[in-house]
Amino acid sequence: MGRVGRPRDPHVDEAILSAAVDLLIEEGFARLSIEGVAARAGVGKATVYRRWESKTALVVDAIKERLVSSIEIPETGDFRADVEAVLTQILVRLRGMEGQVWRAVVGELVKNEELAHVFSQRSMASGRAEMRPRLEAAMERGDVPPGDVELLSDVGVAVLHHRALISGEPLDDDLPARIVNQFFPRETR
Amino acid sequence: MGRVGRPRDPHVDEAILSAAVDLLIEEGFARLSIEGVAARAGVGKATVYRRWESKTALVVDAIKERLVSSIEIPETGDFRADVEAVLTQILVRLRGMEGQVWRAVVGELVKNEELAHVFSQRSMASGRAEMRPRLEAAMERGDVPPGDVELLSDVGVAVLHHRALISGEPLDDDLPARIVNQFFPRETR
Amino acid sequence: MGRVGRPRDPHVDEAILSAAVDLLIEEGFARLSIEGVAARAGVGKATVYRRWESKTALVVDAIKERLVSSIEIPETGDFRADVEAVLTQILVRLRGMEGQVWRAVVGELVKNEELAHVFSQRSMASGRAEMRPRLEAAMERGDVPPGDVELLSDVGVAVLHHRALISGEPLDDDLPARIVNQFFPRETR
Amino acid sequence: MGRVGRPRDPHVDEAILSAAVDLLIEEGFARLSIEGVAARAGVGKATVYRRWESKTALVVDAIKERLVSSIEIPETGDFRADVEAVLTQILVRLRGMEGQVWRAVVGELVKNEELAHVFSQRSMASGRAEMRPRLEAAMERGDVPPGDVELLSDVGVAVLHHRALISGEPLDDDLPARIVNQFFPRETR
DNA sequence: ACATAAGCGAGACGGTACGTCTCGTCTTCTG
DNA sequence: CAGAAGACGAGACGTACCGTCTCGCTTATGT
Repeated sequence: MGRVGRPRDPHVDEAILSAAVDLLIEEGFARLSIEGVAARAGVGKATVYRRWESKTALVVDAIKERLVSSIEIPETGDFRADVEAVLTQILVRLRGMEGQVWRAVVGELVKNEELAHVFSQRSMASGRAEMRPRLEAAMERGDVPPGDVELLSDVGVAVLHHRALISGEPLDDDLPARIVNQFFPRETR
Repeated sequence: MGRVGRPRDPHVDEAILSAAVDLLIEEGFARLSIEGVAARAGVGKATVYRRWESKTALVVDAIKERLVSSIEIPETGDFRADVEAVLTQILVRLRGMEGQVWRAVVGELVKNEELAHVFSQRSMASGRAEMRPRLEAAMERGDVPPGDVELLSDVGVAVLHHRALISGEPLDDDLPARIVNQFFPRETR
Repeated sequence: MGRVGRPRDPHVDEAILSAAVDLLIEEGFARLSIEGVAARAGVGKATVYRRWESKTALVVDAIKERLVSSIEIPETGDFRADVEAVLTQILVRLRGMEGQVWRAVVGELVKNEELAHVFSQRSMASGRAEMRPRLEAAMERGDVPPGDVELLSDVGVAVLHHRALISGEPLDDDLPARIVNQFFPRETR
Repeated sequence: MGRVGRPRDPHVDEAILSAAVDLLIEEGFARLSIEGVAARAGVGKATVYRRWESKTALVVDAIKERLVSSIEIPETGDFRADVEAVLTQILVRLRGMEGQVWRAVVGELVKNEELAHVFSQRSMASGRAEMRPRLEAAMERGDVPPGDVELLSDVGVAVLHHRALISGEPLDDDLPARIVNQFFPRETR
């Protein structure tokens, strides 16, 4: 068979994603419209719909490309330090300029089951999946006490998100360290 | 001076809130419309807008009135059992039909700082405030090991919310028990 | 038997009519609302509805009281002069400040059969009824040539209204005189 | 350059105008709503507003397209017969089902000077312009007595409109003949 | 004199329609 | 044939008024 006709212009994907991120930051998720994204990107609406089937799908991709994937998971061999580093990166994002967007998106995650599902599969899960085996290894090495791996692999992120999004308690700089100390104590016995 | 004009009919508030909760459960937040709520309540749209300035405000009130305030905090003297009971109630709500609605509200909380504050003070915080002194007492008694009270008083709710709203992992029946066992272990040394 | 209860306050009628005329001039018929009239008059809506059953009825009364009844029909003995005087008064109103209102009302007359009927009965007809016998007398005296009395008793007003409201041709000062000369010529044979 | 984007569908204009005329006849001007027109035409409201900026503008166009332009001006050589024929056509329209609609438009004309101008130029004036030179010719030929051409070229229409729209007097079948006889008498001297 | 009953300002009520906005699809022309 | 432009059916948004209905007064009258 083979492709026929004009190939899709990759600059267009770029322009759409950038417009989406910009509007997400400026207007928030609720007030972002496909119409607005298309206009901002200098693109027809149909061109957007040709690539993403819904506002949700577009936003998920925009976030994934520009914000989530920017978190780096270090591997220093020191499990506790690695966890603290990851939590610090998340904390910075929840607190900083990108945090506004993050809030908007997570806020939407929460309302929108479909978005939550997709997002969780594509972005969150990857981080969790990477940390879990290291946690198990750390427990075996005796770096941290044994425990419920499933609970512990999420607890840090859970506490940060809960503070940022629900309880409204402050996100202090020392929070990652406190979390690590409380939930992954050095095995000193 | 005193009030003038016809007073607002409290039955109308009731009818609107009930219609909102019903539609929230049946249709979800996104597909709920003020138009639909008004029709369901047998009420004019203006009557809704006279009381709530937006869909968001209405839904938050509906939740607060009908769902959140129904959580009971037991006081059996057994701290670990009390925590598990509270977490179980929250879990049931997050999982049940009401959970859909809960998602909607928490999603809004995230965007609206003022709302988050009010909400957190009136419903979430009350639970936290009540549990914290008991946690401290339990630590002193040696029922649970000492630790970071601020982190520990939120960790259960944080984990439940994170699973329900963000990570999408299942809310199993044994989750409250696992949380208590992991984070508030019986002091067996 | 007799009336019981508080009697209606005549100042209220005044206030409502004045408010109605003012708003008619400022906003026109279409944009005049009972709500606005009541507010302007410092009166409850029910008080307006107690006196007039519709916007139409109120406006008809307002016009009748304040605008139409101000046309004077002179009786000098000179039929042609009398006609010219009446036409001049109408022309001035159609052209002047009150003309705006007049346009609005006649515009409404035209759309609103009920209003047209009432209005025609109450205000227009009276002028016509008064002029017709004089026209007949003038014909008998030979002041004007004989002709179709029914047509002739309306033709002047008809031409003025047609120019003002439909054809848009100018309402010149000499129009009443031209009308009289053309349709009621001095019997010079 | 040329037009871009999807062109407007002329069938849609047709459907909207037809729906407007139908509803105008069935419900009258006051009870006609854009919402109703759109529904009847099987069209979104925005599609109506894309073409006409108000109910008024739509109705005027509907009338112009469907009713006004349908008047034929005959040319038999007999001036008096031609005038009577035109007046009869107008009378039929003012009296028939279309007359309701006619009232609606003329009512709007009256308020909207710009509209009145356009309307008068495009539809009314064309008739007047065509009849005036014939009137002058007829006067020269001695078919009708000399007189004020400007007044006489409008007087028939003026009388019909006045009866139909303002005074409410009946529009009898013999009215055109009576008008011709009174205002354009056969020159028998 | 004082209950009775209507008038009154205020404004809530169930509705209808407004004119605007965005959705996701569709059609046309241009490159 | 992709892409931009934008028309399209659909339907919710929040506003403005409609005409009716309470409220808590205020004002006469008629017993």
